[in-house]
Amino acid sequence: MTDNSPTPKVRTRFAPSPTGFLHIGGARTTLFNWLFARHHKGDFVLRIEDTDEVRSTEDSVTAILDSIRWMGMDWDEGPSDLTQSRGPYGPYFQMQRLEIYRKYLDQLLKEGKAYRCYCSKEELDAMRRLAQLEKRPPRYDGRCRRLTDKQRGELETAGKKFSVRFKMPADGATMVPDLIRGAVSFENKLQQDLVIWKTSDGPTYNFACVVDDHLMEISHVIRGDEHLSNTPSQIQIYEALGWSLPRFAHLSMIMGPDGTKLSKRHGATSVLEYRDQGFLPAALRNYLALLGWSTSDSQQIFEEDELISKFDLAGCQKNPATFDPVKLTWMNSEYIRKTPVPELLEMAKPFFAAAKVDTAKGPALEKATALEREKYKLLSEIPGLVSFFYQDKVEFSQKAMDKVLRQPGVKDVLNGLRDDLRGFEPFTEKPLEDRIRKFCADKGLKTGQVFHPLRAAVSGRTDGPSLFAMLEIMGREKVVSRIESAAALLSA
RNA sequence: GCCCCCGUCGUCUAACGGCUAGGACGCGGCCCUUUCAAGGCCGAAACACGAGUUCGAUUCUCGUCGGGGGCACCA
Repeated sequence: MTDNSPTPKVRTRFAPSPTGFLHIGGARTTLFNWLFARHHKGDFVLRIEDTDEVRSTEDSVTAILDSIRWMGMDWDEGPSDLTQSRGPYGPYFQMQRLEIYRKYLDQLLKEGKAYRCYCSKEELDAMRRLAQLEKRPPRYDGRCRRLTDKQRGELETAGKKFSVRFKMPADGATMVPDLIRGAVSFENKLQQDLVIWKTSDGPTYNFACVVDDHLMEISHVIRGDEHLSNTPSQIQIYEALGWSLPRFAHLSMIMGPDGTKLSKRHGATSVLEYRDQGFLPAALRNYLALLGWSTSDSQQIFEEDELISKFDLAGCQKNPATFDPVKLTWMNSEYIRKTPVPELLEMAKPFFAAAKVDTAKGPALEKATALEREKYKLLSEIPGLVSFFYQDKVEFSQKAMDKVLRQPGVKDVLNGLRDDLRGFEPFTEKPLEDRIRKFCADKGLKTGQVFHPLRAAVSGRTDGPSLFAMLEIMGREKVVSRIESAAALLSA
């Protein structure tokens, strides 16, 4: 940490394994890496760690990239042959870099810093079980490290498959300098000779990760806390290869409401699910930024680009944070409120399509939507809250029916209003209010005795937008005919 | 079991030895108001515990307890 070498260009990366969707934790890691890179005018690279051939899927790659793009983040580079299919730049794929890893594997082997291990899966399992039984730590005992050339030759000629293990130092300790936690030290004798090359002929995570982070000139490795205990092993590999270390920053985890690692049990964890529920990307970004990071004044809402200008590692929290969907939802409503209506409608399009609201049959959608903007918490709620403008006949809520319309005298009020408004001009907010207040006064009614039935008659609801603005937007014809239908309904 | 990390209102957090421990979500009340929201004001709500160090500890040290993560030919 006390390093006097000139600070290199900031380059961060997000390196997901494509074995599922991008979840909230991964999204937060991506965000922090992205914010940090953008803040420092550096690069952010995406690297797909697809060396687990069994679990990696193309669908996961697509979902992860879609998620990152939806959240409004971008990445900077990738192999040119993927530029077309992945646009604007392709991420790196580790499976396309096998020759690179092989080169450094050979170097370690040649220098005697790694060795071939001929133990089979079964033998290793047996060793682990025995260790457990004898209450020893379940570590590889290093038996293949001590093989003589003769023994090795015999195993080779017998065609025995092998993996490659890295020689961990037997004593001393490895210190992990961490920008968030300070120096964390691990005893070497507790580390085992980890496999860096699989029998199936490919690198393992800890090896490929080190090679790539070095070759890609990553300056800051910002990743989840679960990787902290991998770091001493990785540091040993850096040193064996003669490479200098990147800076490390391990982010605290994100917990579910019950205090355990956030997972499917806790509800929606995939970024795409939040999109589908009607959250705005900017709101999710803002909320996630505050999960483990804060400014010294505890600022909550950040303007466009303000997260980038204010983000720093120093504001990162050491202790884990609990994900709170309620606060996220509040933040989303804040963002909805400050989004211009045309933009809001653009974002809400898929939800209108799903709700099958025929917006041709009524007032301009923009006007209708603007009326209740302070009420929307999710984009998905918008169609349901404006739909009454567009229905052929009003759907009355139970409450509107029982608490308002089916009250004594309401029918007369509605009939009176119908007559009063039938030829009224101009049918705009202020004149309407004056006229209807006069109507109340003339009939000796309290405003509430008129306003509530009127609202229920034309909208079917007991809650809703400002009454007179709503009438104006709905238009005289529709208002009068709806009052009439409601009155008729009460006569029946 | 072993290793590592963490511990301020229910939740996200501010505080970098000295203030009535501040803000935000949520919750309660009041105001505004034709309803529902939004908005404004007010309120309840926290330094895990025990020893030290110090004139003084939420802050530094140690221990206890509690929570989390890691101990794969998965990443």
